[in-house]
Amino acid sequence: MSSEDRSSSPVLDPWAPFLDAAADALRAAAEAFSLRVPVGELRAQLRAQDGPDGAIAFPSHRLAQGARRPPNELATALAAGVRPDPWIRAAVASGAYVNFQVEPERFAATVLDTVFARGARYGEGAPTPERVCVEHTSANPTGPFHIGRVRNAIIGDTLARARRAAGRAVTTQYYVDDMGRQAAMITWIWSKPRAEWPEPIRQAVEGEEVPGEKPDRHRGRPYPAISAYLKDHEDARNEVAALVREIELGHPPAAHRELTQAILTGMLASLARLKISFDEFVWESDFLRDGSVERVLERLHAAPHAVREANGAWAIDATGYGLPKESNHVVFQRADGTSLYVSRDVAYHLAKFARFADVVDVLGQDHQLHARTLPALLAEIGEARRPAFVIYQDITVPEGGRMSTRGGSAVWLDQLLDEAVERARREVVARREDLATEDIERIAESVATGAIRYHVVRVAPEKPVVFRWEEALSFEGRSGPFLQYSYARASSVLRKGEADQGPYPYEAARLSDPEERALLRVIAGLPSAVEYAARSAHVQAIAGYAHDVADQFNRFYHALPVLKSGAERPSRVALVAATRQTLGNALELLGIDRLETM
RNA sequence: GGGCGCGUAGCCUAGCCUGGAUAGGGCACCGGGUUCCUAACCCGGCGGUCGAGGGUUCAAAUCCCUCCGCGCCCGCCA
Repeated sequence: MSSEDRSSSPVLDPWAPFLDAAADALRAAAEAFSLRVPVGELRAQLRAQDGPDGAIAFPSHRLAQGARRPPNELATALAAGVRPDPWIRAAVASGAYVNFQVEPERFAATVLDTVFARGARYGEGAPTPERVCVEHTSANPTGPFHIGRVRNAIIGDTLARARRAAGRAVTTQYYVDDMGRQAAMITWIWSKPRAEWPEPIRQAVEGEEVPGEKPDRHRGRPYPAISAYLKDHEDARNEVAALVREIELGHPPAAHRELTQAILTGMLASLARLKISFDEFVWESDFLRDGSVERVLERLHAAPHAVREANGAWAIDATGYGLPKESNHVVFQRADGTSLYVSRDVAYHLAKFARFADVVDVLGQDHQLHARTLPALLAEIGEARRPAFVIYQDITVPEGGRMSTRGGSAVWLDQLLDEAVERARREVVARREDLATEDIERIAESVATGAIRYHVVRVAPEKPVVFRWEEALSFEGRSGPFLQYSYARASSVLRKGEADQGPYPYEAARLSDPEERALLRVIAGLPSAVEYAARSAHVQAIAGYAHDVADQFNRFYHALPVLKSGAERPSRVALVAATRQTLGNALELLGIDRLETM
């Protein structure tokens, strides 16, 4: 493709034509020295926005090695050999680097045209037919959602959004574990009339209950007391055990599903406040009911390393699958014939593989051994496909240790949200006494949830996180509200300039200030940020990118007038509109509300 | 004991996949900025050589090895 053929309008990534042009120019310049290097290779080494004043940088070291010439000398020679190009203003050697300065007017036009043409879809990649499944959250429905699990939900939801934007056909799934002993305990107690509840459990609950409280809170209340009660009441233990067995055999009482569903509904209401929802819910017990667990067990019995134990239990000798030595004995079926979590999870994954080309599971680090055991069992039954895992570190409390419901260290998501809303409300009231009450409430809710989501995504999943209220609810600096504020500020400018709607005629030549050019470069980075986050699952990259946009917009805002400028006004208005669109799209990816005013 | 993850300024964090130009941000602290489009903002200053050591390389925060520290896991629980 020659440079002249490149058109600026239909691109998805504004940097693309400039990178292509620079790669072409490099290849041509290199050929002058009889250096034949594939354009793709050169293009891969180019780094957009890495050079001085945001130039495209090319480190010539690698090429210099092939050419057996000093890098600095080669860079100088290459820069001198770059022919004039409509996309590239100049190629300047600087040490071992060749810096390609983009043609600024063409760059401004390409960026703005792309943003305006794509609108809400700016940042998205080309659609691919590949169907992918992102399973995340999947918290046991036994009580309120606590913030130890919110990291899973936010990482998973953001990853799903990023992959969707990158063009993949994403389906999110919540795996509902209705088969555990915990779930059975809840069903056990609520199946009895209140009058028949053991005294200690009734006492623990009564007096605490609030009329009309959420179902997850309500149904989950007896849980800690049941836990304590079972320790020294064998009869009750036996009742629960009998219930567990009924559930495992595939015929749970009707109340079981209803209770689980009710608690799940309450949990989902909390998540909905964070804009987190799911395409599908997969119930663990369904795999028992439809016979797929049975089929998995049969295949495992016939597996190459299956072993039957004296008492009738079945296991896989997983030696050779790279598991820790002590974990090589993987029991997949109990002596009484019932299945275990791993074998049911094999059934679940076979179901996923049947529908999706790509399967991702977001799991807490406490599941890391499971994440290595599951592939071993899949291999044993001859299944070649594997899920990809995104494993995040748990959120701990400052006193040390994980968040636990029993120890009282758990903070429920609802509590966190309520506290955040309260703080946000105070902030809004202090700044905006002109607003109506319902507007204050709406803004406070958005600020609160935005702060929490940002606080969690901004950190790489594999980093351990200590929960501190002051940090989680920060509204300044690198925070969700800072992004929302910047968006509101851009909105306000457009509103006052009566430019809420396009079109936005501009003159590229007018956007020549360093702050304007810097802003254009940042805006141009959204498509690659999306692609990177989707591919690598480093969702924190979106958070970092959104901050970069807001940050540079604020610098521009303080440095230059928009509405009060002269001939530059339409062009600057266009730049603000493009910023607002880009920042808005990034906020959408992060699940943070866009606020027109705050 | 074994396995996995983490270790960047007083605190939090990006960068590590795909090694490359003086390691980006934020909080806190100090000093400035509001007759001007939202000060949840902006400008300046202070502060790090990327846990320690070794190796590979023209080049290492980034790759490899060893060690130290912290977290998690090692159930016929999920």
